[in-house]
Amino acid sequence: MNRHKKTALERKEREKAQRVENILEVAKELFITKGYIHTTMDEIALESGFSKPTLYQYFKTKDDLYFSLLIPVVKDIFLQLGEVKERLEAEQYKSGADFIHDLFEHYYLIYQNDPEGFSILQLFQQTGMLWELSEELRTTIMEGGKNNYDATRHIVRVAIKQKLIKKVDVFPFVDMMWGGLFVGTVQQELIKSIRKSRNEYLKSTLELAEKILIDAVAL
Amino acid sequence: MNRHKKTALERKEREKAQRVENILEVAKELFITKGYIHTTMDEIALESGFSKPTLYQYFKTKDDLYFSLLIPVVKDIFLQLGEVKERLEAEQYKSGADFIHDLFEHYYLIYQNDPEGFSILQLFQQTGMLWELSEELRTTIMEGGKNNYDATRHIVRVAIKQKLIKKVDVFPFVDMMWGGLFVGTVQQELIKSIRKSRNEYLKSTLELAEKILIDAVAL
Amino acid sequence: MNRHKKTALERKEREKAQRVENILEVAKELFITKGYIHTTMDEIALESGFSKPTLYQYFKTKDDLYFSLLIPVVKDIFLQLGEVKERLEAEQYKSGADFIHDLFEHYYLIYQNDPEGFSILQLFQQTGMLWELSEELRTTIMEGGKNNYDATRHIVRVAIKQKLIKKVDVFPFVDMMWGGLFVGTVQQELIKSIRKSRNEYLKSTLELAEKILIDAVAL
Amino acid sequence: MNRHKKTALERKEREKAQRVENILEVAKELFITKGYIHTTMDEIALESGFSKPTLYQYFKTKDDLYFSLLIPVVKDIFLQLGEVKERLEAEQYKSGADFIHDLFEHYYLIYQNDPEGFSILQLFQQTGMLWELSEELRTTIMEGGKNNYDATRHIVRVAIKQKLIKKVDVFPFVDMMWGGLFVGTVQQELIKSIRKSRNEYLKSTLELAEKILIDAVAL
DNA sequence: AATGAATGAGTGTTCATTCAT
DNA sequence: CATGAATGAACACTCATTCAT
Repeated sequence: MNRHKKTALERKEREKAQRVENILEVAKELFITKGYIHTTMDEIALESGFSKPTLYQYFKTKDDLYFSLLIPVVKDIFLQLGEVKERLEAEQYKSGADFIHDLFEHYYLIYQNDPEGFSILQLFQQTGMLWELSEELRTTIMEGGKNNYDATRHIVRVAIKQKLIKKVDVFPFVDMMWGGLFVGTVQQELIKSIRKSRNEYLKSTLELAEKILIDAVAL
Repeated sequence: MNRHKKTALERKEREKAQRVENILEVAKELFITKGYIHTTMDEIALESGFSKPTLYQYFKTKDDLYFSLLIPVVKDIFLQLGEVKERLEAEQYKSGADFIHDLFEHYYLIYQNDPEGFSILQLFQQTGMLWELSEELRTTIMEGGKNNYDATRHIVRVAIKQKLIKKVDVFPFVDMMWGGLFVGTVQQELIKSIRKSRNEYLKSTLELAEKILIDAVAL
Repeated sequence: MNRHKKTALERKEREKAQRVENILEVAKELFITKGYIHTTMDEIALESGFSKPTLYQYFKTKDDLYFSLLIPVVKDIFLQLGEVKERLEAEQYKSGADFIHDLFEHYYLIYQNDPEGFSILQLFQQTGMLWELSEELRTTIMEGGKNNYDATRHIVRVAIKQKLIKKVDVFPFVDMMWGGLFVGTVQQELIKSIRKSRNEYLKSTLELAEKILIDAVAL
Repeated sequence: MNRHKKTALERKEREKAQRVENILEVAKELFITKGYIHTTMDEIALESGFSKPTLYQYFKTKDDLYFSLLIPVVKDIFLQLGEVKERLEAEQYKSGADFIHDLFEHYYLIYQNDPEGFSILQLFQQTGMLWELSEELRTTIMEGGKNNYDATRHIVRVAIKQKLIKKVDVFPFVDMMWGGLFVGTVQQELIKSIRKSRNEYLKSTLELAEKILIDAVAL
């Protein structure tokens, strides 16, 4: 392959990526404001400026499009947890409070990096019951979720070993910390702030959660 | 009005309530197993033994029928919180641990009395504005939600006054405790247990949450 | 049959007639404002304060109810024309102008005695094509219409014989005078006045029609 | 744009228009023979060889499809009146009789070019507000109706100025002439001829109406 | 006689998805 | 690659009408 062709190909790739990005952005907006059921492919096509068949070129089905929105979030969760894990393994945390604080900071980053995506992820989990997913998609999402749990558990185990926090039963502890304290709190605050432009209480509620946790388990 | 007529009227009322109960039961079963989208009014009619128009006599729309499932939950929340409030006002709690434990017990009862209804309630709170409900039903649910928060805040304030728990900022505290620790945890555990018949970890995760809370704020 | 029973029966008859009158009034209002298609039996029941089965006790079908509204008008047309006929046969008209004027006065009375009924009669004739009538009903209405035409033709023939008006071909003449000049004009003015409370131009337009006719055929 | 593309676009337009034409033809046939109520969209789809969603691509609702049938009529009215106006302005009429005769001829053409459409137009004017039409269609029809009156009034005014007819009050005169003598007569004759294939008396009745008018107002 | 409750039989409309160009 | 046009398959919802009491 000569240089020209290569460049042309690259440009095409970039353009394609750009188009996909565009569609996803429009779709995200619509799914959040109108919900999965009430968002039609016609609308997405109209708003994105592409024709419906073009949409189907990039996304096999409506579900596919929807779940494509979740993937970046799932990846980011993995990334953020990876950072905590690295610091932990480098023994950079001075205290349990320090560790928990940093963990929550990274949790918060996940939300902040893509609040809408985060929201959709939760929405999916809450409304998963509303439809029948193809086995494949369900598995993908679930695996993603499982990985995050596994990673967090690993982190907690190491923290215990390093005597940063009390010895706890990691399974329920992680469920409670991630699913309850973090995700649950974010959800509630989001619900309450649907009407307001941005939630002002989220950060402080999360800080309270963090404090509670430190009081309870930090050594 | 003579005795006969009165009795006849009462019987009619009872029978009507019974019919509604029947329909709701069938609908719940279907909604849970097949999901909202894939459950049709035809099916509900068929399974419940009533004709479709009869369904529409009792429920204005499909949405209306769906969300009618959570009226008992809203009522139950009110009831359970009422009990805690009574005990608190009768100064029956010996310690903060005692109080928090009982509060969580009652929270758990709400879930246990109608796990599916509880789940649908959460869904509604996330997506409530999208559905076409009769104003009446919508108001009932909304009011219910608001009441729960108000009631819980009241309870926490009293508990603080009675020196059962530390002085905390009640708004974020209640958000975190109810929305995060309780609802959030339940949701996450439910998600993880979609495939399994019943969740075996929920209870222990909630117990951990309770313990954390006690460690952090009980006096 | 003794006197008491007779009286009781009479009262029942009266009450029944009253009820029927009530229903018809409500139905008339609804049919006019919403049209046949958009008026439901439920609405008529609700507005009249009777239950649907009671409606069906008095009127076999929705069509039946609708067409019951036309009968008084058809009868009135017959009556008014009868009066003109009598005067004519008593040779009470001094001139063609006198005759035509009186005929139009009686025409106008038909409308004025029951504007809504008149309107519905026309509406039926215009929208007859919208539905399939039972043979029976169609015949009834049509016969009524036919009688009126026959009567008017008879009148015109006599008027010609009395040299009140020019010799004209009675068939098209009556069609034009009744169907065109009178009914047609009323219709158009009604259409134009749907929004206004009452039509102010109707009378003057009809007077113009009358004048035209006098100029053209009165002797 | 090169010639090929242009031709392709033109062909597409033509084909689309053709499709719409096809659907309208089938629909008209059905609406006339079975009535509005008893004609279903399924039938129209079946008979026209298109699928139901395709129908809905061209016509927003059933009402929309129905009343689209009268667009040609509205256009034709405009055309016919335009011709009379032109001749009048070119002072081609020798006498009032000549003018009125020609006006009625053009009136009759409107009817003859599309008798069913004409009939539906009258129905619409009586019940227009009840139907769910696209704003566009509704405006087109309404405007059409208004234009006809305006145009006819203009014509009459010019005719008076040219001393072709007596000085009359144009508003009621036009109401009577168009709405009464013409439309009214046509309607009545149509009603009387529902059973017969074609109305044989219409033409002669209209000729009589024309004569009457000439006798009354021609100079 | 009157009615609360019930229903058979449609009907218009939608939407994700795919050809043909 | 992009799209205008088309559609199969459903589905929520309605309404005139009738039982059972």
